[in-house]
Amino acid sequence: MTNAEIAARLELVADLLEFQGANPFRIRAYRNGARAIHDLAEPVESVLADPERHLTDIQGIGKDLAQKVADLVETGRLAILDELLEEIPESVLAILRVPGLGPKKAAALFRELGIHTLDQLRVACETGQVRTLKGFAAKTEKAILENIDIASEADKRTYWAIADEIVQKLLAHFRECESVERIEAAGSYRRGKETVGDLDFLALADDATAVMDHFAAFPGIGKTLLRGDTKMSIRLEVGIQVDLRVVPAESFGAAMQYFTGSQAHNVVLRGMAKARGLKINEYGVFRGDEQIAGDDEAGVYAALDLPCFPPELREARREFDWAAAGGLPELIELKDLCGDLHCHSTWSDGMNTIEEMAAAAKALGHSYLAITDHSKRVAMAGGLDEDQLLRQWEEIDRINETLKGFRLLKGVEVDILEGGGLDLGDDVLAQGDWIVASVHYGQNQSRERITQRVVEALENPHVCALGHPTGRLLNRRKPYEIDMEAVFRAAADNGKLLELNAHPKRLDLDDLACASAKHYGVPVVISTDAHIIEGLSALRYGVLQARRGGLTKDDVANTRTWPQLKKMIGGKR
DNA sequence: GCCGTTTTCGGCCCGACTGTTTTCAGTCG
Repeated sequence: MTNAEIAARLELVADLLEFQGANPFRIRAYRNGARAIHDLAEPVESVLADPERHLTDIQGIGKDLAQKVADLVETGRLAILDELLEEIPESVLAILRVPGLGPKKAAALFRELGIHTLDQLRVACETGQVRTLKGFAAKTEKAILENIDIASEADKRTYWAIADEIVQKLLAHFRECESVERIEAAGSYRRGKETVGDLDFLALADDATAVMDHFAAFPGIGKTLLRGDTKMSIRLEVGIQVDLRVVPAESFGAAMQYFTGSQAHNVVLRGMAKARGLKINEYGVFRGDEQIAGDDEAGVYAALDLPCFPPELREARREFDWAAAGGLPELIELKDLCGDLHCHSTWSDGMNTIEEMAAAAKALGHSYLAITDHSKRVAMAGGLDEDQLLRQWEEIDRINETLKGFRLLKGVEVDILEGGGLDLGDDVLAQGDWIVASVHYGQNQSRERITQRVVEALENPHVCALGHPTGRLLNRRKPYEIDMEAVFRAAADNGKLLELNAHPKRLDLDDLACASAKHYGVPVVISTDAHIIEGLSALRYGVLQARRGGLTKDDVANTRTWPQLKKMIGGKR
């Protein structure tokens, strides 16, 4: 059972307990435990299998949860979940996703009217039954009806790259308002999460009313959800909620800290403040009534003797441990990357010539680019056979002579065949600079079989890196099933690298997988699998996730110059 | 249910906004 599956079960327990009106701190304990397991760098199963280690060593997992998780892994069942589901139909949880309906109101609907589906809820609102309940009235009933359709897509999240476009438009719009002195985007967007739920903006302004009026005039606004003196929320026509807070200058840093989150990070921070007799809120850090920090974000953290965490690290994962141990990792930056190591040209299914790709990479400030067209098995993409590949490499040699301060690497994305083995012979692979091995066919094979094929490829002395390690970039809806722990171990044992293939809408390795790669000592290559020159700029999305995974320049292989990189892979080739 | 410079019990982050109250509960982030 994967960590994500275990975490989902614990989350479900928390949801049902919340609906039941259980002790809120008990509910939070389940949620904390779920998050701790979800964020773990290695499978829970391998911790359980190791007699030297215990689940209770994980922050947030106590004796009770450790036992429950162990039972769950062993038997596939969680007793408390089974008991809860006997009392409460799982479908009630859909009601909790209606904006404005929390556990108390949802429980009242279930208890008093027997409502446990969205359809029943709609009918009850339309027939005026809901307004008869204590705590509900006509306005609530109307709001529920208006929000009921949102519930079904409440979990919808937006890719960071799409959110970024909207954020840039909103920032430009806010800057048109004369009252706005400063405007910043916060929230999960600022933390660089792969997907973003809603957008948060903070404004420093002398006239809050003017800013809100201006906000309300944004083209593409759907409806205003709420508006107070300092806070306003709208929903855009595209379905994304946008929150705005107008804050005073002396509180701007505290507000940035607060609204950047994550919530879990803030809970830890506030706990630490409380232990020191301080109080933190979105207005500042206070000792009694005296404000001791708040105008800038670094000052808020400094008041607690903490470093100003890069937003990407603020997830209550390892960052507080790192700070306590004396320092945060120096996270990789886009400018550290020397080149992309996975792209396609017109020789197979790319849209641009080798020369065009090289020019685009050089314009990005890179010093090398590996051309890795497909091998012959990928016939649909015009994959190259041995002769074609050798001719391409001769061509690359010729082009390289014309390039100054830039080098094209003779590469290939060689297919890991359905029956095992590679699509090109070792004698040819030996002549290349950079060999990436990827699975494209046989993606429906069993987890064991695909893992076996990949591990075998990682043992080939000519292979430098594994492309598409999770298959997420190949097939968003249904990535192939693979035992990543086995892949990490095989890569570490054979001195191979793992690719973080980045694309605006999806990545092969996400932030947690990056953290895992680091845990197992496997260097990551941040590459794009670009088929067109514009695709090369997707490296920034890979960098964001690598930063969230805590990766430094050293953890990423293509921060090295080509001679350094060659040395790094050379030993095993 | 977890945890410990608050240490095996008694805490557990904090405030804005709304709708329903007639002084506050519920929801949200």
